[in-house]
Amino acid sequence: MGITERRTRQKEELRTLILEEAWEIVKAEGWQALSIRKIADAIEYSVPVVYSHFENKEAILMEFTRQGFRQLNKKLKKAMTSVKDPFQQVELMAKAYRDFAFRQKEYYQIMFGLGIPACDKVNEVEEIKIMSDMFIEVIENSLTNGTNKKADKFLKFHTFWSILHGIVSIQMVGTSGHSNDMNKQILEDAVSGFIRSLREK
Amino acid sequence: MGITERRTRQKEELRTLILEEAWEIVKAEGWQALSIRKIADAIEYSVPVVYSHFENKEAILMEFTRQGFRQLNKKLKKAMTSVKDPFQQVELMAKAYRDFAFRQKEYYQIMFGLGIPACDKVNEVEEIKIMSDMFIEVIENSLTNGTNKKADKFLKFHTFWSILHGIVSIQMVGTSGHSNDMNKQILEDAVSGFIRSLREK
DNA sequence: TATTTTACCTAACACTGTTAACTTAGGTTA
DNA sequence: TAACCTAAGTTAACAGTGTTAGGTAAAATA
Repeated sequence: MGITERRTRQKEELRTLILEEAWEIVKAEGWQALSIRKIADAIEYSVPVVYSHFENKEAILMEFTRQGFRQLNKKLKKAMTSVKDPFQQVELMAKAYRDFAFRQKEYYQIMFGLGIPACDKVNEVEEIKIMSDMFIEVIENSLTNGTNKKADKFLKFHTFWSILHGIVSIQMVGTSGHSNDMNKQILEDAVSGFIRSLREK
Repeated sequence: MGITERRTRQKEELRTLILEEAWEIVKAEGWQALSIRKIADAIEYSVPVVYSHFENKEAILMEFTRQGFRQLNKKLKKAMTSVKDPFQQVELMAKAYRDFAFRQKEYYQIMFGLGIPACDKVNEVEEIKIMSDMFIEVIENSLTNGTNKKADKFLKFHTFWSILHGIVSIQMVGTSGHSNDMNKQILEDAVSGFIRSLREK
């Protein structure tokens, strides 16, 4: 009875074809350009065929999210096993993480639902400059009050902002993750570390 | 000639009405539910009237982004002027930032294009657990190798992940912002601060 | 009063995700 | 072989989206 086996094999092949062609579209035109009709066109089948392999569009995106994390995990593992010192492991894994995010932008975007539209908002909204100026001012004052006088205030500002935004957005995406108390502790932990880096070198 | 003045005043009133009603929709149903037709319905005008006040939907979203930053800036300024010590200013501004993000979730989401769909992805994708486990392992090893033995490894992991994600996503949203070199420095700065917090208390 | 401007609406275009209903080809059974 | 059934694949629709062309009617100007 090789017939049913052939059929399930062909079904699987079509499933991977859908994902491959979808990925081609995303690479060429970005996530917002991905539509079921375009996928159907690319695989040379009608639209409902796509739905016979994936419940809905969300399921396709979810599949890419998973693929993304699998690839990221591979890179992290490689970084981790390349050295023995745990501090160095942390450092190399951080670099691997960043590396993955920028080499596989499309993956990282879908993994974290990152701003698909208007990607250069930060450069267009002048109100952001006001915020930056405020932060830079207090950071500058902190540096002159501490012993780390020659640190770059712009660098420190961006570090600070990144930390803040990271904490907020990770907590926002995974709402039910932890208690509100834990979330506040994470902020305090990160901020106290940052403030120390302002105070002393 | 009060006629043209009345007309421009009415135009402005309609503009703010559009924004108000749009905001009502967002608060009630979220960003993905906001459509021009719904806005037109709410203001009791036809669709093209909306377009006579805003070039396109993107322009409406941009207006909310600006509003968001203006409100955030107000809170930051308040935190900043409430104390004199610059280190304490940094700390209070961080808290004000987080506070704004969670009290005004809708604003923060549009300001940073934050994952509008599938908000609890983090909880559904099991691959994320694998990543967490790796990070937690090296963090645990780091803590036992250092002098900060009673630190919470879960807390430290979330702090670390938040820092990483913040750096990546801030840099991704504002692509043309800085040189690649500066971006790498930001990562190194933040990570070295974090590693120190693992090594010593 | 005639003309122009402005305000506004209807209706369309080109898309999107999703699904009901139909056809047709393949394999199974009598 | 003929009749049947199942599953693959189709067309065409529904309901929604952003956006805009073209027409109408009222109001302001000449």
